[in-house]
Amino acid sequence: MVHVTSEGTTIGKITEVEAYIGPFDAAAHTYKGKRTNRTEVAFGPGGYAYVYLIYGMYYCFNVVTNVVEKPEAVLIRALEPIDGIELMKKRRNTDKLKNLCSGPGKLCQAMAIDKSINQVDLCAGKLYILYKDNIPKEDIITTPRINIDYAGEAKDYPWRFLYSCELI
DNA sequence: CAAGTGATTAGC
DNA sequence: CTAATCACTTGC
Repeated sequence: MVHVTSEGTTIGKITEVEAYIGPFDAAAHTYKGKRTNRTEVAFGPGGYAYVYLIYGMYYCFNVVTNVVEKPEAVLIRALEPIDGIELMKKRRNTDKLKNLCSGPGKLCQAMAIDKSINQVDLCAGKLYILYKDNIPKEDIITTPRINIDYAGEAKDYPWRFLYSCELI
C-alpha cells in the first residue's frame, strides 16, 4: 500500500485485514442493505476508498471490493512499515517501529489518511495498493474479528486475516 | 484496565 | 431538534 503526499511517500505492507459482507453482516455499516450518506460509497463499484471517523478521534481505512449495489469492503487493520518510516514517525509522534501502523487508527495517521481520502479511486490517485503474487495460503492466519461484540452471532465469523504479522 | 472523543445516525 | 452509538487508542 503506497501513499504519495507533498510531505513524502509512505509505503506499508498490509498484514491484517477484516472482511465486511454488507447485507449479511451484523457488524457492517451496510447490514441489511442499510444505506446512508456515510455508507453510500460502499454501494458503488470496487476499488474505491471508504474512510470514516470512529470513536471521535480515529480514522479507519476500508477498500470497497464488490460491484455496484453490493456493499462489501475490507478494513485495513495493520501494516508493516516499508518506506517513508521517518515521515510515519513524525506523523505518529513516536519512535517505536511497531507502534506506527499496528492498528486501524494508527496506520491512518501514519499514512496521512483522513476524510479527504474518502471515495477516492485507488487505481487512479496518489494512494494505491500493489499486488503481491505467490503468497502461500498456509501463511495466512484466519481468526474471528475483534472489537465487534455488539454484532451478535456475526462476531464469530472468521473474517479476520493476518499475514506476516510478527510486528504486531 | 478505563475513559475520552465527536461525527454519524435514528428517533422524536 | 436531541440523545445514543461506535470497524480505537492511550495513559494510568
